Amino acid sequence: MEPPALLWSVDNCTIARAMAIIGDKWTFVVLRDVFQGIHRFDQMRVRTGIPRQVLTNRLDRLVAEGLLRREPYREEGSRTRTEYRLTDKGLDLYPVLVAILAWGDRYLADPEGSPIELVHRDCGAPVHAPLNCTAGHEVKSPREIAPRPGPGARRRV
Amino acid sequence: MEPPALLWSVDNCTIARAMAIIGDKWTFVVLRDVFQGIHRFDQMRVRTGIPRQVLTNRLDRLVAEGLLRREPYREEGSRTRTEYRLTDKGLDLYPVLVAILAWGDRYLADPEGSPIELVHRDCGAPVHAPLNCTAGHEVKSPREIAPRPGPGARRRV
DNA sequence: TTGCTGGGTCTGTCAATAAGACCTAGCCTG
DNA sequence: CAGGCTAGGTCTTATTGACAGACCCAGCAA
Repeated sequence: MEPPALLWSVDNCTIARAMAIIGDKWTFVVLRDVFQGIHRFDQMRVRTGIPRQVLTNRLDRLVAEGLLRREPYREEGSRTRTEYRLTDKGLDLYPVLVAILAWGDRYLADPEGSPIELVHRDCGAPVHAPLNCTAGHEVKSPREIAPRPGPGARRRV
Repeated sequence: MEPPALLWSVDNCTIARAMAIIGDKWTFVVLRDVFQGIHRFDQMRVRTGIPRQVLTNRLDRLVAEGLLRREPYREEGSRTRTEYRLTDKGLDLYPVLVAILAWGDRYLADPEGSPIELVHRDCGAPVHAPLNCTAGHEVKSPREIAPRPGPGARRRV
């Protein structure tokens, strides 16, 4: 019983392409901070504990990939410096962050619970990213989901 | 204007802990295949192009972390071999995969579109993971979301 | 002119990845 | 019962990346 997936090429797989950009230990830790309003090199460094050089590399890559942009700022009595802000492409990673946080909270949190909660600014209720289908059904288990070839699918050679 | 996030410790951050497990270039590529019904070493290797040793390491780690389990199987005329199957902890990463796929499809797909679609097995409609809050509101933009300290939050020293 | 500060670079060490050859347990066939 | 086949791995070597810590540097203020 050959799995049908074996018939299809994966060389244009968007998951693999995404992981080439965001697939490392630190990127989401950086994004977590930026999403939380931390935009400056040294603040990130202190919070995350990332080695300077690695943080420099990550920020450079995130800027090169268009997830962050550099923005000059000038504080009273200091010279102009740069801070890092999310682009739309970066902001659109928020659902991924929410999903990772949900998983981490479930399996990796201390007994007291998660140190971070994400709430809807207006109503104060927690935010989640539940699976559902566009027909409006709630998807209770991943087993209800079937993968199938999309418009960009190519047969394997 | 100090960002309030700076007051809080991040040493028990569940995002960082999650990234220590799943934060690398290959893990989600492996999980993608397992979710698609590919459970055997060589099939994964051919599809993903991962170097053998790295695939061995990843599978070992995923088993050690309890996301996959080894299952012996026996095919007609062959000796017993092992295949890799998702545990509940691994299955629960599905929403993360869905979110990554959505982002990748939006920003990284070829012009023809994504090679993979995930559909609801019963109704055939595409599956997504939209953000919403537990009060039932749809969250249209990440800007509507505010982070706040959770039950496990600790002040920085 | 000296010092402070944020955002870096330089250097050296060690761990992870990549590529490719080699190994091994058991089943089958000659 | 020798030899080949196969899935699921090791072994070796070269290259890249992570890490730690020292150092640098522009410009504002005292």
